[in-house]
Amino acid sequence: MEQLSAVPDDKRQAIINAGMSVFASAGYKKAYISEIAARAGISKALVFHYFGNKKSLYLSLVEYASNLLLQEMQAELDTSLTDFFDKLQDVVKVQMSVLKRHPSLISFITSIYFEDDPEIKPTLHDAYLQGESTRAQLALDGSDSSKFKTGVDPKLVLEILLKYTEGVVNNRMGANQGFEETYDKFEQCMTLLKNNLYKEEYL
Amino acid sequence: MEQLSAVPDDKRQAIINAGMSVFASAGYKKAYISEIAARAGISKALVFHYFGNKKSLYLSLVEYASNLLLQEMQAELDTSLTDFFDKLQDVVKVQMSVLKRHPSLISFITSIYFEDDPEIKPTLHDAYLQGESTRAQLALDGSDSSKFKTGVDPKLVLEILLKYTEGVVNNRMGANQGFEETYDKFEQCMTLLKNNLYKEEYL
DNA sequence: ATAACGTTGACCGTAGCGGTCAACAGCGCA
DNA sequence: TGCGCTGTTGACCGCTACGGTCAACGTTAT
Repeated sequence: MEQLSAVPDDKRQAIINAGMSVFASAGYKKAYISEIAARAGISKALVFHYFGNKKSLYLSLVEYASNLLLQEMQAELDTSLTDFFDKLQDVVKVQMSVLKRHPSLISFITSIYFEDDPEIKPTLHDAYLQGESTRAQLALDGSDSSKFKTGVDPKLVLEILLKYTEGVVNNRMGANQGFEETYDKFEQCMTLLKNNLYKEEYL
Repeated sequence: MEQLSAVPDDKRQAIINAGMSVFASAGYKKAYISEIAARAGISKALVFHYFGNKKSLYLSLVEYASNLLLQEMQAELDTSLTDFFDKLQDVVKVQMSVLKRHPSLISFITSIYFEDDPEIKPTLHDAYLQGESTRAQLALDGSDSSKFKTGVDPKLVLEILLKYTEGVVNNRMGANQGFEETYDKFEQCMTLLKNNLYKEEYL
């Protein structure tokens, strides 16, 4: 009565989430299956039942995460935007939406890049290792920088906001505040910059 | 010929640096003495010779780090500054100077706060656990916000620059670029904001 | 009843952890 | 030249706890 039998897929998903989280923060070698199982609320044996062994679990997560991020981004990004701030806001909004639904996706993908364990590094296709560093282009490509006041370097503004979001993402492990607050604050910062860095005629 | 005998203190310092770095990124339990020794370029046995055991090494590092940060900050900070940006710039400059000489000091101190291993958490005086969160006050206390344009919230500006520096610090493990470049870019960002957020009469 | 499935606790072999210690290199001193 | 002394290490030890296995259990459907 306590609880009806959970569909296996629930457990699978729990393993995936816990796995990404643990692998991301500990690296391949120091990420223990027992830890993943505990965080997923299941037994260690079940992890092996679903994913065979540790290496295969890791590689499954790599593929899963890569596909997921790609498809989420493509599905949600609004490609019709041209304004610098509008584009950047869109990117961050989507990113935070992804972060909300898959809290450790991004940090896991980032961690893949730094992984150098001899057991899995050779089998990591380089294909997975690019993908990143596109955020900058995403925001800049095709956006017109003519709206900025003279003397304002758009690249510098981008730098500020990019580093800002980095600080936010990295700091979310502390879980000090909710997504809404965080995003609200980001929006405030952006409008502040927009109001003061754009020429008057574009406000 | 190869190399003259290094003064013991060199080795001690190497252990301290390696220790802070490894403890910071792995946490107490998963930080292995062998790893610390390897990164310090010495044998595992020497670590025990100098610091007794793992727990005592960790606690030594905690005390060392706390004292060092405090004294470096107090020694270098220019308390005569009053302007918002001047103060903030001073804080960041000192912080980066510390970061340069002790690359893992700050991340180690941060990590202490999150440590919850039952073996050492109880022995961690709460005294060490505050100390942080002072950066914000450091920059705001006693600085006049009257120079800002109306409608510009100084707290928001601080938020931007704080998150920015957070991103910088966290991202330095990638070691993409040197300190000078990083600091230069930070200065550029600050002057950009200052030029556009201050009333004209204060430029 | 029973077969099939999802799930687990107990177990195994072993890598590698914290910690110890005899021994060694190099240097000053006689 | 010999002789300690200091700084340093490789080899070693006991034991934890890791990755991985498996028989058995509870449920559910038939």
